[in-house]
Amino acid sequence: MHATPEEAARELLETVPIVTREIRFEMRSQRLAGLTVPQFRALAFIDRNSGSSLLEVANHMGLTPPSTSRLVDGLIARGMITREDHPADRRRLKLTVTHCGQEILETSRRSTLACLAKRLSSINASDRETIVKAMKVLQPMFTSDAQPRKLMK
Amino acid sequence: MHATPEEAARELLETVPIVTREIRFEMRSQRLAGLTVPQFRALAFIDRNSGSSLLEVANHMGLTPPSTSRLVDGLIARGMITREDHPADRRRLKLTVTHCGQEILETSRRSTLACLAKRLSSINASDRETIVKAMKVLQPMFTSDAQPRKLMK
DNA sequence: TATTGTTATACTCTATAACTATA
DNA sequence: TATAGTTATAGAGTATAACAATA
Repeated sequence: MHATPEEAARELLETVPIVTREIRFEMRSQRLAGLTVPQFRALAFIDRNSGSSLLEVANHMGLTPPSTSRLVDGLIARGMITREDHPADRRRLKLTVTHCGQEILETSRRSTLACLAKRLSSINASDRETIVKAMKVLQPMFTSDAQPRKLMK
Repeated sequence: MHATPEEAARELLETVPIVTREIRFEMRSQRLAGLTVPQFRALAFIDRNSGSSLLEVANHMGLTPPSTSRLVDGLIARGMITREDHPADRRRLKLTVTHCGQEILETSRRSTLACLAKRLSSINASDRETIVKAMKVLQPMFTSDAQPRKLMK
């Protein structure tokens, strides 16, 4: 069995957006928690990297600084993170997940995982293994610690 | 080798959003063509199902009718599809991809596939085969011909 | 009355351009 | 001057609620 790059590309392009929709919908549909995918990703990153600056978040997410600033505004407005000045360099921010933010993150993660796991329980373990393997191949291929990727018009 | 549903879910949740970002960025960065992922999907659907109604598009995409109406507005504004009344039932629309729309669709598809294929050419054929298999397992799992999925607040 | 679609409204995501504040 | 971040502005994605037109 072999697959050409073109064949694999076609399959990715057809399937990935569909799975994304499901993840997005499940995240948003949790009353109270209700995070969007970017909010979830930013919150998870700041949780793992407490005290991050705005640009660190932006680089991780592959977003521009203004987009990230907005995203962060939303998380602060909802009480999930705090924004302080960095003591050593007052230009930088020190972003921290609040207790409330951690709870929302955990709730959101658990219920999104549960939703996916439920779907995944309907197939056999070797197909699941195939999925796991595929994700492990894909992950590093698309994680170039995301350039801000300017669209330059 | 076996994988639990939870394990597979974690991998999906970690990797799928990253791949999505890449697809989205590549589509948008094509000057002129520059379709978003939903625009691309809608255009591709209408191309395959010429004369579709708005609700048929909405169901396929898993969107509400108003969201779909907006999406369609954008495609019409850019001359990629036409909107006519259905002769037999004047409530329904008859959506059709224009010649220009077909060209844009093809251009967009080709260059997005090329971008993905380029990345995928850096790994070996058996890893690509794993990806293809995984996508083929995932696709039907997440294609329930998408309910409009109301968020009901 | 049920079905098809649109308009009004509101958020979020995302970008570029122009700005402020600190180093 | 270079770096970190924000504000202004804009277009797309998406939803709910309320509506109009047709069957």
